[in-house]
Amino acid sequence: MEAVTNPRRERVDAARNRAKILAAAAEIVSVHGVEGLAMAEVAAAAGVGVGTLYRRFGDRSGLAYALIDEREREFQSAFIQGPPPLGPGADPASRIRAFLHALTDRTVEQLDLLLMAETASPFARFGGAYDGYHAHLSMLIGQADPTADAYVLADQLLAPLAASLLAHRLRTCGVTVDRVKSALDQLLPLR
Amino acid sequence: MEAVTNPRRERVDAARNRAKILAAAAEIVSVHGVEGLAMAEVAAAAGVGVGTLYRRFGDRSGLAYALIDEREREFQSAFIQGPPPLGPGADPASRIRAFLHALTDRTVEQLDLLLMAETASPFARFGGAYDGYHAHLSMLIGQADPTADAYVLADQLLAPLAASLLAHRLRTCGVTVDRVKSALDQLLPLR
DNA sequence: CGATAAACCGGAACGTGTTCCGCTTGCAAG
DNA sequence: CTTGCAAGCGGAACACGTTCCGGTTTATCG
Repeated sequence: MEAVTNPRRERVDAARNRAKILAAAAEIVSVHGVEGLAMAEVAAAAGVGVGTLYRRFGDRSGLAYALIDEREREFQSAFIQGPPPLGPGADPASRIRAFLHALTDRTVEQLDLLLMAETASPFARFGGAYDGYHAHLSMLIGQADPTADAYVLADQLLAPLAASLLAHRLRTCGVTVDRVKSALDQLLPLR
Repeated sequence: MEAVTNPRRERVDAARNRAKILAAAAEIVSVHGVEGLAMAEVAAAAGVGVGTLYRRFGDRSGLAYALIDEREREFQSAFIQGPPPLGPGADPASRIRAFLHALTDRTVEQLDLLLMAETASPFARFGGAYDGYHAHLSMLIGQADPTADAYVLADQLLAPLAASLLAHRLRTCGVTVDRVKSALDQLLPLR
């Protein structure tokens, strides 16, 4: 029998380059911050051409998302299959609250990268992690209140957690994370 | 007596150029859409150098805001001093609802320009029109419910009306404006 | 009216994200 | 091992926003 691995696997040189690029990008971010993350710089540091970056990651925000991805997976599995109140087991209202609080923390944690990714292409987040958040939250809303328009309501609860808004309030207006969270609670009449 | 006009008036050539630039920009947008609004194009069409655009409008998003500005003034005066329920006279809860609905319409109306301005510099809206919206809304919230954290709550009610989110839902997901508005109402337990 | 300073002007130059294309390499089939 | 070719590669070329600066125009004051 023929050894059927995945139909189309990434070539080994391609995989090696992806790793080199991600390592170089992470290094640059940790030293020079997100502003220092220029495509030509990353390419040079990784020892590849810029074309290679674009084939692998699409564009600048794609590279940022790849950098974010690892922690993203952890977060997703926490609210899908982790322990309550974030994961299954608690009542819907508690899970909604726990989810929004956790997402706030998670966004603040990688604020700079998210901000850059969001700015570079405002729709990138939709279709990426955003859709997962949205699906999860609208499911919970539907459980908590079957009469609500869960689909749009989920959008509107997620919107205040956009990186650009959080960055502005936290950094320019001196609002604390706890205050953001408790205001979020006031927005939640769902029971 | 000396004719004291404003201490520092715009020079006549500068005013003429501003008008030419705005006319050219409006023309370009109406023909080629917002994507066609390139700084060099506008400069050429207006018969000025690019440097002149930057002195007048700061950057690309500044030009977009100037294009938006006229309608913006109308809207601001409508909710500050116009007839109720948008203007003064109605109860706070009604004014909040009317304001959010009107802002939705107003955003949808110039969605492309707002989207561009927002994308070019995510903080531009803060400090521009956004602060006016925020001040107005947090005042109304304070009247409706003195125990609420009006400041942050106002942010969170404004966030779902970001141009990027509206554009995504309206254009990619087939959600209607009316549905957005009625979901907004579900978010308003304030009375 | 003439002089002076501040404001303004144009467009070349620059930085950075993105695309393009001819060459090379890994991989599998014969 | 040879061969065919899809996938990958590098970096020059390109697009476009932004900055810079030497020359010009406008407004004001004597």
